[in-house]
Amino acid sequence: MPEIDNFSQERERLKQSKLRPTRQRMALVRLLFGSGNRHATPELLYDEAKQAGFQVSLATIYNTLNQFTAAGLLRQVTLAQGKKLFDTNTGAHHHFYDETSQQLIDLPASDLQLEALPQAPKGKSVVSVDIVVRIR
Amino acid sequence: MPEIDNFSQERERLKQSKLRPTRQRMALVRLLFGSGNRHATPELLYDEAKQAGFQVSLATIYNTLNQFTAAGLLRQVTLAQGKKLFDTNTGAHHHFYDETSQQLIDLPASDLQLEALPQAPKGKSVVSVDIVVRIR
DNA sequence: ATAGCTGCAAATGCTTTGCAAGGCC
DNA sequence: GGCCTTGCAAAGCATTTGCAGCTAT
Repeated sequence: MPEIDNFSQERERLKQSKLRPTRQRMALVRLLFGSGNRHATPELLYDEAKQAGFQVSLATIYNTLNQFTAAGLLRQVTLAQGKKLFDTNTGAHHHFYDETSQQLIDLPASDLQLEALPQAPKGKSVVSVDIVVRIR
Repeated sequence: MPEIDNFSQERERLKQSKLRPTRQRMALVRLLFGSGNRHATPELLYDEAKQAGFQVSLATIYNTLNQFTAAGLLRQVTLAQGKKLFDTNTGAHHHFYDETSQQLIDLPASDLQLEALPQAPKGKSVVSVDIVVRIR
């Protein structure tokens, strides 16, 4: 039997990141982490929240996603186009980007190994390697 | 002895791309291709053109860079940030992105081999593989 | 009580576009 | 001459910010 919906999981996740469990943040946590890893744009979450009956302003979604990213809950994915995209999968992995559907698909890091990390210029160190495999 | 500066090389390159050799386009071709491969933002080219005594409006730079890209003279590099970046090197290669200086550095494709190309989802084919090695 | 959040609207910053004037073939 | 290009200013977008009012602890 299901528990009463008091957002206990969402509260817990926020508490661990030292963020106050407000109504808006709990709604976003549920949309983002409620069912496995996913990718989302602020605009998409805005529509989803509205449909799910959660009331959250777009500005708050932007601010919240940035906070979540700073807290390590999300990772920002870089795809140009001038739009922000957030990924709930913060572990090592890369992406397929389908140019036709404009969809981003996760690709386990194990499926795409580099033969060797390139040598960083002297005095510099490698922060990360981002790989996007564009498909059509 | 140097030839009279009639922009013959720039004209030639434009002619091959079926673009009319206007004053503005010749100036941009020279700035972009005058001395080896390079990366540039519209804003940077705007400043450079002004300093070099070429008069080109920013809107024209945007339009022209987009035309050059469509014509295959340039490649657009994807780095999020909401800014456009163009690369005169249209061949196979990847990039270092220095987060400190916000500079992009070319990385020959041969310096960074993938062990295997991942399998594209059925019905799809791989268009390109973009790799950005972030350094700091 | 009070430090932190939220929502709105306005502000930002980059890029594109409409259109009249000018340039190239 | 006629079509293409340019430049300006205005329009467009996505994202951020200022600030008054609300909320969690």
